[in-house]
Amino acid sequence: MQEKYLPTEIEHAAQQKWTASQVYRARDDADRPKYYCLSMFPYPSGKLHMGHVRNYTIGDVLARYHALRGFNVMQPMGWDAFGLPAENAAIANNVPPAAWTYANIDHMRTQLQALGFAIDWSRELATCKPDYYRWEQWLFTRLFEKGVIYKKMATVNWDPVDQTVLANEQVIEGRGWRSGALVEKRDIPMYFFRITQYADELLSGLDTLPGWPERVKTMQANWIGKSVGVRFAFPYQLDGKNEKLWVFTTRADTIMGVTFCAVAAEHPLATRAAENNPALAAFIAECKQGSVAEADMATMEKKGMDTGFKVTHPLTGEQVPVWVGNYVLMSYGEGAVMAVPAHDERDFEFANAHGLPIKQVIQNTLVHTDVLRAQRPESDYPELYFDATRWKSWYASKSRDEVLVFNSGKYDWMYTDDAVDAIAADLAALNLGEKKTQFRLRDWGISRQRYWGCPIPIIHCDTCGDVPVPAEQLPVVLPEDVVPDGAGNPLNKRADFVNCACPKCGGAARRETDTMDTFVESSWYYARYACPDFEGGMLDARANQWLPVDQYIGGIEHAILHLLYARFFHKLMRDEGLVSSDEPFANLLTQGMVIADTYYREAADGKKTWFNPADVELRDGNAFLKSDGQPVDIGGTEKMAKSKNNGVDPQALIDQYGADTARLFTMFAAPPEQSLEWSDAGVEGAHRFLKRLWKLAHDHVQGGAVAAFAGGELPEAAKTLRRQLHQTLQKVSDDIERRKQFNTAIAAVMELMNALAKLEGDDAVTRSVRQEVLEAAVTMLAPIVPHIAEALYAELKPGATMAWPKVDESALVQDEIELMLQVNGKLRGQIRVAATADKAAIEAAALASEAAQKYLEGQAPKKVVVVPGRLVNIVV
RNA sequence: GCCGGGAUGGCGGAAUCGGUAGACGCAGCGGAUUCAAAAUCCGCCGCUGGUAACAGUGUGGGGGUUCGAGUCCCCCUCCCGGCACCA
Repeated sequence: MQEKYLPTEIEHAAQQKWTASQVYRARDDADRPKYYCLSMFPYPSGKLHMGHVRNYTIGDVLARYHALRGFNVMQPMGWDAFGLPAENAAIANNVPPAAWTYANIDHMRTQLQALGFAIDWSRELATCKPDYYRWEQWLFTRLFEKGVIYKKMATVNWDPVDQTVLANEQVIEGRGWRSGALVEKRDIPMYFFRITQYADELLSGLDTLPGWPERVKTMQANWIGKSVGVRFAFPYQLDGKNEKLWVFTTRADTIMGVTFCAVAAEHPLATRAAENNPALAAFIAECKQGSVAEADMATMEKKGMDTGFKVTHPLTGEQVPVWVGNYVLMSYGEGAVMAVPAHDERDFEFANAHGLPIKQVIQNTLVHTDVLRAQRPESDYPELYFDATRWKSWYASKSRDEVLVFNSGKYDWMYTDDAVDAIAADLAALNLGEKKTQFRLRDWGISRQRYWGCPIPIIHCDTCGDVPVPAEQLPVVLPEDVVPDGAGNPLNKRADFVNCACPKCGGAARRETDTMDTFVESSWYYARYACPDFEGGMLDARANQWLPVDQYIGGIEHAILHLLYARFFHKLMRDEGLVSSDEPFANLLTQGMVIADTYYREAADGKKTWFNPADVELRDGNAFLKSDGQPVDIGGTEKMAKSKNNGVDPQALIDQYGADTARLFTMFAAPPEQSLEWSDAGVEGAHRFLKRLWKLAHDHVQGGAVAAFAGGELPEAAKTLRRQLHQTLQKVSDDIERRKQFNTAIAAVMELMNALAKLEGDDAVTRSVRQEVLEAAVTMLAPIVPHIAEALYAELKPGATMAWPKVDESALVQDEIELMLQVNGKLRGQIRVAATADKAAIEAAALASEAAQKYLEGQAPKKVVVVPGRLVNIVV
């Protein structure tokens, strides 16, 4: 056995062995239980980043652990290959996105292989290949014919200089990233998936996913945002015709407190009002500037302007003014809201800003009669009384059964829920409204005015309209020799792509040049891995054999969009008869972000240049660029991303220390679900541990062959070590399988190795215990550091196959245990008692102890709390 | 702004069901080995006071529940993720 740990050599050898024997090939025909372990596939951005290493190591640990436990494991890998960065690279380097993407895939595949992941490479797929996206196009045409996909107008960011649609990411402080022009909102036709039709099922389905983190399910539930409310109308007359302004509210109980209505700038009523009102037209134009991102909309200053129109309150008959408000979203509900400034924070701010009346219609139950008011005068109980200046503290602290409706005529002194029902019934009787379930979730717009994406399989014919491409004409192949220039979609300039014959009438027609949102590709790839070679359709029977995915692993940043779309797509495929399950992912692990410091310099025009942490030097809390020694500004600690140039290249780590050290360090530095703040320190420690492990095994193997301990009496030290081994085995199994917390599993094995190094003696029985400990420790570490484990196991037990060790219950038995002794909750000492001692015996031992005598000072204890196996607390 | 999460020594983190706060590792300090260094090995290591034994104090801040709170409840601060065209 080699005395020194040489990672490069053993990693090479191990990887060659695994490749030659195809051990990681998932068998479609195995009779062992299946375990489908899937990590979110990477976008081929160029090279692996730390987030990839973390993600795929977590997946690999779980895959390898289950393989050692006897499962038929499938761990596939592929490429989420369409997307915006390829176009940006194309513009910057004058290379076609296709060529750039394929080169990146080749490089990153090599990097993944160097990390020694137990991946079944025979199932590799790339979403930009026609044999993948043709089935996406096929499903699109099916869904289009079913009406699940439809076309409507939608608002996008428009760059008036570059004459192009911008992604939200390309809008920086309201301006186009390349042109610097003020961005405008523009309405264009787009295709939509009717995801709202599945809103209820997507919500209730969350309850069938015990293997998902609560926080992800909460986020999805809030995103879907089911609310029961009332949709009703304010009637009005315009141009001699009777019209209705529809609104939706979850707080119909406050309807008598309405003092105005607010509509979105895009609302038809606003447009109509602006016709004869230049000031209003200018205001609406101003509202249409800026990005469409909700975060921008929500944080901007609340502005509004009176339209001059009045509508009629449906229950009081009062005239209510209609305002345009930039905080009202056209895309949510009706694009119009009733405003109750007394009981809604945004309405309250708006009313104060524009001098609109505020009418209180909710009263606290504790002061709602004269008698109760007398008992709790406002001077002593200000918090119970409504006051516009402390609106928030009064209202926010109330739950629905603490308040009553008042100032509201016939609805006075009703509880709010009863008032909603009564008001809804009265509005229904007037034919002006009804109870309605509303979702925050909007239909999924998938049209992108981009080149590097999956072509939407629609042909536009002047005679026949929008015609889906017939199945036999699929795929609509995207030409791969295109170099975009940043001004619009280059497909529009490709006559050979655009011009075609209408499949229905045969006449001259135009092909759709929009491509699909890349989230569409990533919504079904997990199913295609089961049958990547199937040419007869989207999926075959193997999909049901492998699905659902047993363990899905990916970044927390995908908690809502990707995971919701994938769940939605699974239901679409189910309803097409392609899969039989309802949910795609049985268990989900959302790894935290890998974050790092950001550094930048700001130019005079406000443009920021970002510098990589590797190129920056820190001195006394200030940062300097290594190349010129000049200071740079320190930004926040953020998710490693190209846009902030704060990624740390894992390749250097692998080159210097080997893949096992990189894997060990990423698993040891933080628990998977927490964000991992990158620092170079600590890598050395992980490497040191592997060297120590190697040396321990080496020194033992040098002593000659020995069989693992198989029973009998042991000296005390060996017996204690053996107990620790089996405790460790229990803990590591639990940490990996149930807790999915690998840092503590590693720590436990480190402790075991520290204890092993202290075990003395070279007699046969001690050596047999050492053999048992080493074999088990190497196996426990194998999922995390597979290369060194492979090499050491071959030395320890030549020719044998690794399998997860079994816990020896008899090794765990202990005669005496130690309990903590507290007096009044403060730790004052320890006592030793027999493991079998009952409460009375423990209490007696505690009271008799020296520490208890000292702190009791002769007083009789009031109470003694005994927590079995843990502690005794004497209360004086 | 809204939704979700987080904050524990100089640093990363541990404490799994309300029961020994700081496991394991990094950095640091002391020692052994060495001509010397690296590597390795042994020991110390929250803070304050004390030679020490020990005492007090300590989990972002404020309050509460409990025999007992890092953990549960209420309020607040800061940081991170998402917000529908980054992936």
